[in-house]
This record gives sequence, C-alpha cells and structure tokens, in this order.
Amino acid sequence: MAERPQLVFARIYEAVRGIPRGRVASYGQVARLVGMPRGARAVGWALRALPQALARQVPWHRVVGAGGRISPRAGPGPELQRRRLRAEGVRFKAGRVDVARHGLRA
DNA sequence: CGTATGACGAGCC
DNA sequence: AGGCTCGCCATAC
Repeated sequence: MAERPQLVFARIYEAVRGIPRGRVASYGQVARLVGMPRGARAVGWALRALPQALARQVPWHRVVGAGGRISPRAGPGPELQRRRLRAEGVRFKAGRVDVARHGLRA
C-alpha cells in the first residue's frame, strides 16, 4: 500500500486485495467487508481513485457490479477487466461473470 | 459547510 | 428484459 491513502480507501483496497484469484466480489460486497453496508458507490469512487502504482497490488479487476456485470467505466477499460478475469479462469454467462461459480464466499 | 460527482444497487414501470 | 429513478456514501470543489 502507499504511505497514507484516505483511511476508508485504504480499507477498501485492503479488502479488494483479499479477493482470491479466480473469484470476484461485487462493489456492495466489498462495501460490507469494510463496514459500509450501503456504500457500494463509495467503493466505486475509491477504485476510481486507485493510483496506478497501487493497481499492481490491488486486483481491481475482481470487483464487479451486482450480478457479475462489468461496469462500462471500469478503470482502463471493461475489456481489459474481462480479459484479466478470463485469464484467471473466470467463466462468463451472457456477458456477466458467473457469480454462482466465482462469487466470493464466506 | 453545501453542492456535485460516481467503476453501485434495489425497486419500479 | 431493459431502462429509469431514488437512495447511499465518502470525496472533491
């Protein structure tokens, strides 16, 4: 992690970093992990502000929208996100991540 | 300190 | 199914 990102952002990045390879978590799910049951948008904001240098350590591509949707405004591009996920063996169904198979579990 | 902004999400139509 | 509205939250200005 960088020296001192905003407190909440840091927790969000840490949570995202904890998403295992080949699995995904929704923005809302990440929000809950950091103690913000309704802070899905805040998570999106945090990832939007993710420094490129930090992107190396934070698997931002494993964060998708509810139902496994890839956000059109995702980082460098939704295509890159899909490519990265596929590279990890993540399956897609009708253009969405198969959350039943790759969703983050307890 | 009030308003605007988004990589969201659940509900409704 | 697809699209729109409204609510939520932490930041940016």
